[in-house]
Formats: sequence, C-alpha cells, structure tokens
Amino acid sequence: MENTETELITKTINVIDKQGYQNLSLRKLTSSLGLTTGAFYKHFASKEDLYQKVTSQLSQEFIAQVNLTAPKPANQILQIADYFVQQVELHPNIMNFLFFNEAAVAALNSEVSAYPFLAKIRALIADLDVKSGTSKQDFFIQIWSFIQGYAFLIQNGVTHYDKTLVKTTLQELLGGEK
Amino acid sequence: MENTETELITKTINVIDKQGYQNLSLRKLTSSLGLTTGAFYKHFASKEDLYQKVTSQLSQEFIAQVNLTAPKPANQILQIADYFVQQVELHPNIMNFLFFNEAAVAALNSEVSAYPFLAKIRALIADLDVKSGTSKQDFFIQIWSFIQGYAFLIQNGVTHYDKTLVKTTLQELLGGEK
DNA sequence: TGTACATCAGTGAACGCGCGTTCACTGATGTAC
DNA sequence: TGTACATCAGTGAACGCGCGTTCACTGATGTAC
Repeated sequence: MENTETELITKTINVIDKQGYQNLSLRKLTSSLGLTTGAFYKHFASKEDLYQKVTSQLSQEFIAQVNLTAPKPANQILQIADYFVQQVELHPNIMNFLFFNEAAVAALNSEVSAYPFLAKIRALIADLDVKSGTSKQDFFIQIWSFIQGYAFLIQNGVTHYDKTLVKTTLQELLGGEK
Repeated sequence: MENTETELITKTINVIDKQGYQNLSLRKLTSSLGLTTGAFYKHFASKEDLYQKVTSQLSQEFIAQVNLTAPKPANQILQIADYFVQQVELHPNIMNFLFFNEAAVAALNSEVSAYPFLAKIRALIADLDVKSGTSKQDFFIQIWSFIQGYAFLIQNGVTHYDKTLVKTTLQELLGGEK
C-alpha cells in the first residue's frame, strides 16, 4: 500500500527526534515497522533519498507551524526567533538535523532544505524600516547569526531560554526603534 | 620512542583539518605513519582517549595564539571575534571539531575542552563598562551567540567575513559606547 | 668483555559488529477474457 | 463463474565494507652481573 512510504518517513522523524539522526539505521528503522531492509528499497532509492524526503517534510511542517500574527514586521521577527528557540528546546535532534547537520546545510541551495524558512525571514526584514547605515543583507546576517548562535548555546546547555534577552537583543540590533 | 604519541596527535590534527573528524579512522591514521593499529593501543587507551588529548592540545594552541594587544577590553573582544572567525575560515574542520562537534560540546565542563577560551571571553566582559540594564552574563550570551552564529553562517557559505559588520554589531550590543 | 634477562614499541592477524545495498523468490491482489 | 496472467510490496539471505579493539608474538635495546 501507498502508506508504507509515509510510515517510513513518519517513523524516521520519530527516531531522529528521539535518538538523533546519527543513530538511524535502515535495519532498526524497517524492523520497528515489521519490515525487512529489502522492502525499504521498494519505496526509496537510497538512505540519502529518505533523508531528502524527510528534510523536505520537516521543513514544510516547520514553516507551516510558525505563527506570524504580530502586526509589525519587527515583532514578527521576534515571533520567529521565539518559535525557533522553542523548537530547539523541544526537539533538539530534529533542529540539529534540519539546521546544524552538515548534509542539511550542504542542501541549503536546494528546494528541499530549510532554506525557505530563511527566505521568509529575509522577506520580513525587507519590510522593516531598517536603521540607516546597515544594509538589509547585513541586518539579516546580524539577526540570524544571533538567533542561530543563541539557539546553539541553549541546545548545548550553556544557557537557558530567556525571551526578554532575545527581545532586548533584537531591539538593540534594530537600532533603538520602538 | 616517546615521539610516536606526539606524531599520532599531530597527524590526527592534520587529518581532521583536511578531511574532517568524521573521516578519521585508526587504520588510515596509523598506516599513514607506517604503523599498524596494534601499535596505536600502546599509546592510547582508545580512540576516545586520542580525541580528548587532541582536543586538549588544539584548545591550548587556540588560546595561545589569540592576540590581545588592544588597549581596551571592548577592542580585545573585537580581536577575539576577529580571530575566531578567521580560524573558522582557515580551518573549518578543526573549528568544527573544537566548537560545534557534539562530543566536544559534551566535554564543555571538563578541563580538556575549549571552555577555557570562553572563560577568557567572560573575564574580558567582566572588565567592560557594560551598558546599564543588561547583566554581564546576558551580555556574554549576546556576544558569544552572535560570534558563534556568524562564524557558522560563514562556515556554511551563507555569507562572507566582513570585519566591519562584526565591529558594528558589537558596538550596537555594547549599547552605543564608541 | 660477554652472557642472561627484562622491557616494551610494534606486528599482523583475527574478533565481532553494524552498516547500506542487492536480488532471486513469494504470494496476495486485481484484471482480462 | 472460472481460469490465466501481470503486478508489485515484501522476504530473507547474502554481498562487501570499514570499523574499534585484542592478543600472542617478535626483536631491538638496555641493564645486571
């Protein structure tokens, strides 16, 4: 049935979430669904193929779930940062796979990556009344560097999530508006 | 001779630099020095043991090389950021091993890690005339998040190193003091 | 000066392991006539 | 309604591979007497 491919993808996401993508093997994956490794290759060309499809799905889910209800672009960026950091705390292995993993990063320029997410941030920044003296490209780099680096520190237990700190930082980078 | 241990460590650093730590195998490592894997275990208890000693040495070298000649702490932080980002560009695999690799991060609390480096940054920040309203701990998190995140983006080709951008960002985070 | 012995870095073959991938085969299901 | 056939998801065993680690053994070197 058509469902097996879906089940494999879903289970893969589940395993990555719980064990980390480094610990995913096709044997463990298929046998946990009562299948053999041979069956896997009826649905996917390779393990790499599976990873690509999983990345694509996770990326779409990730973008679909972000909640952009705030009225001003500046606050929407704050919402995105908030969401990103929360996800890193809730699903460190998934976020690691999606944003920090080398293979995922290598796919940055392909359509299956988390890149659409960054594109969204860029778009928001384009709508900002940005401080003078800094290009929007530079501003994007500043903001995204901080958010990603901050999430990384949280993921590694160097610090804990402090929403106020994120807000303060973004305001400082925004150049004192508001 | 006592030199073999040193040779193994040096060669390991070399291999990590060129191929990445994921591609290091004891077979390739020892045979490149004209040894067998058996000889390896006359000098190291395990591969993990080798990693620890390599981490320790790299960490010391890294700290020893940072040049803190600037007169004011604020400028010294800039020098550190500069040095850090340059190293990421010059030796991405080494920096990945030292700062982004899970095992290294897991060792953050041990004496063999890159932690002394972060401790140095903390010390510099403690000497800063920090803006009011932000604790030194928060300030450290802000700065280090940005530097690490920025280096990560550079490492993955999202942007290129721009010293002015780093300077501007640090000034903004410093709260507008010169 | 010569012999016996201890030390120990290095050898090389083997261990068991888990991995991604392949492939001839099975057997249930649906379709054609 | 019954028979022949095509399809195709899934089986299960095997492939070759590289890995970290172990271990009985070698042979050069230094020391003791």
